[in-house]
Amino acid sequence: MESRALGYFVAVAEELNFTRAAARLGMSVPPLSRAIRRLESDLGVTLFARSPQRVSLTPAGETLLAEGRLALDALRAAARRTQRTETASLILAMKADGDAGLLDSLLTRYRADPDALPVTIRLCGWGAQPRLLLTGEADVALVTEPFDHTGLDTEVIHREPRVAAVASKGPLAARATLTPGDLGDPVIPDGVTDLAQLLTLIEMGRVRAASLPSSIRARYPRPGITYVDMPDAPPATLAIAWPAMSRSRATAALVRAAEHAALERSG
Amino acid sequence: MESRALGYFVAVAEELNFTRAAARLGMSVPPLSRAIRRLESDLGVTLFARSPQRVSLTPAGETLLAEGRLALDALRAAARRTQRTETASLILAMKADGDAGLLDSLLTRYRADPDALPVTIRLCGWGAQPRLLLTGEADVALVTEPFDHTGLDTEVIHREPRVAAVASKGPLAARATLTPGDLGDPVIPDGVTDLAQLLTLIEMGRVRAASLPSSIRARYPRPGITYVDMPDAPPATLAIAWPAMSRSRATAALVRAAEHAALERSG
DNA sequence: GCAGGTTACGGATCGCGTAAAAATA
DNA sequence: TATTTTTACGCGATCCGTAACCTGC
Repeated sequence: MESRALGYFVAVAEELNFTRAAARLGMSVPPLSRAIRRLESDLGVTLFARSPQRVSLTPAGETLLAEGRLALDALRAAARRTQRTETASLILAMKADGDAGLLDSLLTRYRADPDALPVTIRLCGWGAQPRLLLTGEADVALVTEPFDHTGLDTEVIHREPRVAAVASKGPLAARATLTPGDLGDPVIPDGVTDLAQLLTLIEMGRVRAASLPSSIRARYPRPGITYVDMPDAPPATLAIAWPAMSRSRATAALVRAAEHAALERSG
Repeated sequence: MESRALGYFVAVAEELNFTRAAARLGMSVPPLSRAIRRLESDLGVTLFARSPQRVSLTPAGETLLAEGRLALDALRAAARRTQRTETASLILAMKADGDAGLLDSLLTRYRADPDALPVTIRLCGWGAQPRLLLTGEADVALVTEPFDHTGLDTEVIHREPRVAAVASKGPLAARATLTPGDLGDPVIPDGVTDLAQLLTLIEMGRVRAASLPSSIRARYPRPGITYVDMPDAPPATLAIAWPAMSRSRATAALVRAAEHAALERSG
């Protein structure tokens, strides 16, 4: 199976439409159609149920979509890490302010390790870290639960209670405590990748509430936002994550540093 | 990066010789040489330090070898699992007699699970299980430590003391107990994939000793072999393993069954 | 008729093999 | 001189795009 054909397949499987997929791939429909047919014939399996009105995945197509994405990620990761070998640096992905104040002590400890490399911080949006790790764009990441663990190894380095951020003018602001059930469905609109943005939406009443680590309360004080304790909510856990398959010495050293920084903080 | 070029690269990196690699790939040397040069130019990185007398990997080549193997495995796994979707069965890889007697109760429990699929047992050689899982030729495996954990999730389901298998005529047979140090380097000749074969070699004196789970003592009684307790050796641990990335419901059910079977045995 | 996938065909690119060349010991 | 990698060159296969075709609403 050629990786090019697999890339085509994933595009079609995501769009469920040959025309849009071809546009996304920057090619015309016929070669795409033939490439998919050839892939099906090579594998000896039907991947799509086609009708002029509707393209859908067969069960075999479902598995190829899931497994194929992983394979393509691995391929991209191999290329990226190879290109970055020369520079010999470590990329740490995290959401802005997503370090629970541990970053400084973590980096200080890390630099003392003989295996340490220069560290580049890559700030990214909500939940973008797992993909950065899997595609080789980052080597380590700080992530908060919940996130997609597939293909990652993780180590919890910090836990803290949760608070609910609600609009000060809203009905929830008067409560002494809140439970996860009080918040309703935690729907975060697409395109929101920043905490300040989310808090603004809450002020505006566009989002009802958000459950956040309590350290946010001190870091983002706002008149329009009230933080309410959530004693019943599971604690917010911060973890350090890295690709399960490739733990370099430099990565291992950073994980060690994180563990020690966590111990110092908690103990 | 095309998967074909990556396959060529891995072949050359393993042979460290373009001529042999080309032979292994069933092609001639020039297109191979050009494919590698093109790969280097695409990545913008030198992968091999070449001289007519000696080809060696650069640091970038080292990372591409490690990461590239994983990517190619993922690709093969995607193809295999896709082809096997139609049959909807689960392949369990294990070494013959490598189940510590747990297999029956495991399968019985599994069949009771609503997520269960028909199970095919695939017997394989020493330590072949991890690769079968990573290339999609198997879905779950029973493995004994030590084995290569990369890319796998595992759960220990059984521990038992170790015994040393030594030649009855040899000097070690008279000892009441043995330590790991007494056994010397545990060198197993290539091509030995079977326990009976190994025991024969020990009888013949070709192999000095082997440290094995104690349940082997009852299963392979032989006049020429004496089993000696090893109270100081770490216990032999049997684990169930599956690909870290893709845990299907059927796989999860088998892992659950294994855990329950282990509890029943130990409790 | 129309939207969308598939075939048909011509041109360009890519990959491969044979043959010759360059490089190192 | 011998071994190994690299260039040179010609052929075939593959991939792509335009145009025509087929199918279900």
